Amino acid sequence: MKLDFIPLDYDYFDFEGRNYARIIGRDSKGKRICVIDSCPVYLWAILKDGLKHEKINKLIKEIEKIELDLKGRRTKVEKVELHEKSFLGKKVNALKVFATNYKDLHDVADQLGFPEIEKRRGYDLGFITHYIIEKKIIPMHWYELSGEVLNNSQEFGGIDSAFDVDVCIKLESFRAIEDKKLNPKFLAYDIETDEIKLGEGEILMISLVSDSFRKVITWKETKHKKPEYVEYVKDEAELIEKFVKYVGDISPDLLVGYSSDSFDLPYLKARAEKNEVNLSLGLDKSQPKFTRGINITGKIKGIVHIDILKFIRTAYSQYMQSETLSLNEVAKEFLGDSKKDFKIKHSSKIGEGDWEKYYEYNLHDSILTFGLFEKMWPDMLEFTKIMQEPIFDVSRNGMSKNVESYILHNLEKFNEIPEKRPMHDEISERRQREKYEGAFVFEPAPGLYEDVVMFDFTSSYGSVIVTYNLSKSTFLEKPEKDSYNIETGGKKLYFAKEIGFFPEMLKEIIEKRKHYKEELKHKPDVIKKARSNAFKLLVNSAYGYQGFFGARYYCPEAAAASAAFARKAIKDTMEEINKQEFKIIYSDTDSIAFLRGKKSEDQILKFLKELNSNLPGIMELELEGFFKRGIWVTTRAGTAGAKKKYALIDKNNKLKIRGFETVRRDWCRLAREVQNRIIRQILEDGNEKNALQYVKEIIKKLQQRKINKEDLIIRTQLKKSISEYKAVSPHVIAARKMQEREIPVSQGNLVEYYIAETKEKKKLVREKVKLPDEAGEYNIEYYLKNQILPAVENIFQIFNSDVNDIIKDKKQTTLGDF
DNA sequence: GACTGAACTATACC
DNA sequence: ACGGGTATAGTTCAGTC
Repeated sequence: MKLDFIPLDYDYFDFEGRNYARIIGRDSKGKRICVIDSCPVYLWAILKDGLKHEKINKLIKEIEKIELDLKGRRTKVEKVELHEKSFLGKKVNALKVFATNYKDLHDVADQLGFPEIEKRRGYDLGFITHYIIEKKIIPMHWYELSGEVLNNSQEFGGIDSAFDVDVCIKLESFRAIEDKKLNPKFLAYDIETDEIKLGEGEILMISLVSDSFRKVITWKETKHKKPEYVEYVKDEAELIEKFVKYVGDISPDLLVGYSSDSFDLPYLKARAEKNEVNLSLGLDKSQPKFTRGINITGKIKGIVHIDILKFIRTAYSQYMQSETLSLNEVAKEFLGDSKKDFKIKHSSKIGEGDWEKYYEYNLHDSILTFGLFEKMWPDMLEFTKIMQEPIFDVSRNGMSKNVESYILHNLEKFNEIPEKRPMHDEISERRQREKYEGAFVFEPAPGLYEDVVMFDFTSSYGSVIVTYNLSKSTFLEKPEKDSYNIETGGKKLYFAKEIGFFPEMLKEIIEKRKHYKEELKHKPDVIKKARSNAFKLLVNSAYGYQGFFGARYYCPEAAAASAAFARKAIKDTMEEINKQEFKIIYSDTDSIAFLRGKKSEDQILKFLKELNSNLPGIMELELEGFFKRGIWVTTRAGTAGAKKKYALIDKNNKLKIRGFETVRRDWCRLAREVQNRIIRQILEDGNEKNALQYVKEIIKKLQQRKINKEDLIIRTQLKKSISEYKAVSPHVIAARKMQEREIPVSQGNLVEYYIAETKEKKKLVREKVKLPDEAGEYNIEYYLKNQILPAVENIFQIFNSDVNDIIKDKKQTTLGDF
């Protein structure tokens, strides 16, 4: 039988001691296909240099004798071949040791302690990754397959009949074909419960949303008119069973939740157990399986379970405006829609008339989740195609893991044997290493400036890695002819001239990124945009990867050299800019801000071109922007210019604010808004007069208690569990208060509080902390002295001292009132 | 008990 | 455990006078 096929989900099973990949996907008509396939299983034994043929042959004979009987399974070495390979860029002779079962490769490796063998590699990729590398059946690409249809056959123990698919075939041959359009079925879901703690309360309702389906299932009936999307069941057990039935009937390719790895799915599992019903969501009626540990993931056989929150965290969060990754904020930013307004209460406290609102709230959460998923699907698809790992993993992995996936799936072009994952001891050793010197930040001279130009290096660190060939395999202990070198941390680091596979891959990624970005300019579409973005993220993560303790290709020397070369590049460029007698205002890592002076914008662009013609390798400087005005302030402590804190305004009055309190979520809204307004005012006007007037009005309002309490709420994240804190800061007190009142609060939550007046004079801020709904009056002195004034003081300070005096007077008189 | 610098903590920049 | 280092700033804590 022949058919077109796109792989969506992968897993594997053992049959008669051997591993078989099971790939679930669709054909071009939309039928669900299950493909069973196998591949050779092997590891690499890298031989010592200069071994004689006879010795190698003798070794091969020895290795071929290895047989293991572990974990109730027989594995033996089935074949040994000698190959010329490359390992970390060096030519090596290596034995390809074939064995029966992938899971036993580690034990086989343990048996290879022969003196002739230098290293053992390639046994720790996981069978699925190994299979994809070996067979090149890559997720989300189209293939034409031919194979034998398994129809109630006893082959593989009747696996075809256990799986609810249209066709199950044993793969015989395949070829890659052109991409076709895929319309996978998505289904979003969301649950509402009585308790937040896993499994401790009852599940009240579950919503399901696809493009043509909207449903809320609940056992909480209301006497009011039932909305048509609501379906009643008799109890929680039936609710879970009904949910399973709907998922089975709709039979989506992807089941999507928001935070569902750690909440919805495990909650369902826990309640199913409690009610003694099966959460048989898998295509083979199996229940979801969860990984242990801090980072829980929930896997359903044959259906790809996606927790969209995780993908948002790795792929989008660094470019987002949202201050938290809550469904509400994220939906606002991406969809312009928000959660339904409904205050969740325990079901016993919900009034008869409120249930309808609760149903709607529950339904809308799934609508938002579905909307987000649709929006992010192109990115997820491109990520998966590029990293070549199953979408289940790619959608959850951090960028460092994604970089590694990309490397592992592209090693073959370099004939490279994969490096091993660091073991536990090695990781703790790496984590203890001393920090290396990082980026250079130029101390600005505080002031208000006109006509500011900003240049920056495109993918600075990525370009440096490629230009100077910085990687584990190119790092040299001693200098070689023409090797690249740089001094940092009192040591000179050398890197080979001949390009290594890591910089080479990165070079390709940068070129591809450029290519798609260019195409995007001429003919924009979502796929190109997604692809360009995925490559951009890969480039930006390559530097962090090499310095990351968990990396296979960990190389702190390469990371340190990357930072050192980047420092050199920015300083050299600054020197060139200085030579042209431009005044440099600021610089951080890969950007330089300077005054345009009397030169025109065209002349600046010409100058940029000139700078670029003299840059080494693929280093490239680009225009970040021309700005009408910009301000830099002093640090709070002294007169030195503050780094990482500035504001710019362009011709269209668009602001670019960095580091100021107004962009920090742990300051109250009033302070942030006041600061934002005075920054805008000053940058628009070119002076401080109007801004100062505005601040005076606000201070007056504050003193007259005319400010809304909501504008004074301070939000701080609980970064660890309450008991772990050594210092008891205000937000810890707020969290303790919440605990006392049995308001759920845990690590990672944003804690809200305000600072209130107290009867007696209290010294510590934490003694004045009150929760938002706790009765009390806001503490005028605190909000003046610790929020408003600190946010505006050093902005006015950059003007003449008269203004400064007014502020100081103001401060004294206002504070003197108490 | 007031003062002061160090330690702890959160968050931002690139 | 699930890129890196640089930087500001508030608040508490612990020691000194």
